[in-house]
Amino acid sequence: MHVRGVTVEELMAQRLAKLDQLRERGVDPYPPRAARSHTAAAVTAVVEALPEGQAEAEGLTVSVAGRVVARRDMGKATFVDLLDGTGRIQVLLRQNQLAQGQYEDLRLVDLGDFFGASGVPIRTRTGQPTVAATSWTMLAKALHAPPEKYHGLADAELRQRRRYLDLMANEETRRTFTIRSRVVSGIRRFLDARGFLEVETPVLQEAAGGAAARPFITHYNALDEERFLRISLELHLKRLVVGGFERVYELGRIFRNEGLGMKYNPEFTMLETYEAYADYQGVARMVEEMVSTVAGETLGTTVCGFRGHRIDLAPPWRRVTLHDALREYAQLDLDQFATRESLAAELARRGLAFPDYAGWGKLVDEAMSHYVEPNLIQPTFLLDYPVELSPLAKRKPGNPRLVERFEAFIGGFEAGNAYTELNDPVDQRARFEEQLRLRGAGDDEAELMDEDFLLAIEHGMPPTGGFGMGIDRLLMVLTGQSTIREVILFPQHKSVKE
RNA sequence: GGGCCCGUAGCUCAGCUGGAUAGAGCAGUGGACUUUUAAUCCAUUGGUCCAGGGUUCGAAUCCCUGCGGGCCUACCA
Repeated sequence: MHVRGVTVEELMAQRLAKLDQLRERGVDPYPPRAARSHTAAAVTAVVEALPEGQAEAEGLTVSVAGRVVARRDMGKATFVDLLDGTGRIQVLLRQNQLAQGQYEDLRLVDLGDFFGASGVPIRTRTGQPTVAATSWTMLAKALHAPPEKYHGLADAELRQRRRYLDLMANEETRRTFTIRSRVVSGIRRFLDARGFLEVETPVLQEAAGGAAARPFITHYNALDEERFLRISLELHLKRLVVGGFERVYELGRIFRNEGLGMKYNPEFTMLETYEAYADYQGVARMVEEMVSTVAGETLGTTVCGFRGHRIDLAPPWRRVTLHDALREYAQLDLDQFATRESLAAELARRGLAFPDYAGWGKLVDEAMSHYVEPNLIQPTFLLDYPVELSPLAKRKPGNPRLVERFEAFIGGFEAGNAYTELNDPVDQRARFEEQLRLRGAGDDEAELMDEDFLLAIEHGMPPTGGFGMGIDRLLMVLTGQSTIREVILFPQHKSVKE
């Protein structure tokens, strides 16, 4: 961002001068209210409903309001395009249709101003729905010009830091965030209709658990204690299942102290659901139904274009075990590399890098990320993960090295994660202890022992299926945006230094 | 974190093998035009060429450092 040049101040001074001129004429440039009878869409509908050959909604007077986004001065007639929440509407102002002086005062109207006009809906010679104005009012004077009318605002940083400019200039941005809002409310409707209870749990926590990630740390002055911003919703939601809430969900912001990237923003919106008496297979059926239903409601289709791919979210989604996927995409048979040492040697032979502290499970994860994940373009449930990677998931009957877990992949990246929850408090304690051992070995993302959570499940937790999904990533697919920053209104940026 | 690229008017961009007063379109200002819609036409204002150093007779242009951004890449959803 640069220092304001002289010209910005000159442009602003011109607008301030117009402000004064309006006041001199007894006009309040910031009136407290505006009488709007019709939106842009409503006027368009009126005009389109006119019978063939009739160009004017005779006897009807409408009032519209919006931001001036274009202006075409024709001498004794001027066209002004207004943008409101429903779209654009054209206003035609003619000298002989306005009160004395009102036409001349249009010179005090600039692009970016909020402007109201009353008149008759007409169809122009070219068929454009238009309000033929008999009066106009200033609703709010803008002191800065809006972005360039044809190219709009292209600079990605400006678009994100000053999203209001992006929204006023780019229809695509308005569409993306409208979809975002509707997807979130659609998810709530879907879950509410299935008897889920929406709850809120603490953002400030004494220990941040439930996921493998570094937390943000903050200080609580009143107690003179450290607090951590949550990195997942899981451990509190399970406490509620212990308490007898059989179906709960939370849709909220979580925070991970990590880098920025195409798929990463340090704060993002997570959905987690917990359902007593369900297992991960039942959760998978719910997830594919939820995502396809919400896509259908918001987009009108389950088919999305994403990074050049055509993705169909309609169920059933493909199901494949992690073992089979590695055989398919990596020609790697985990049964032949059942020890940490043999698998490490094989991956090293293939040229994959991994940290020294990586156990067998972490190595499997590395292989999966490298060979399998990029290939999972169509929605896919990858099933049955190594127990080492899943300290909160229940073991698979008959195979204690695996847990009942899936990750959902769409468009080549992970969009969701679910498991049959571990409700055996003795096994859970042992898993936490193993995590502590990993932490000691250098894995600073390993889970911390959470005695309060253990105490909760020691009181008995029913068999439960749990699920988590990054809403932002889902929205990337649904809106066709290739970076997470384009689906977050105000993504994180380095601070601006003056 | 590593590699590559970018930063010029309020906005979108040219100019960059060093050469004199830095350009265009849009926006603004003045003028013509009563159905235009990226309106058109005539005239015109506007620049710490990201910042700071350096090389040079001369730097928007070359070099270094910093700041900001983009793409690729490694790790976290």
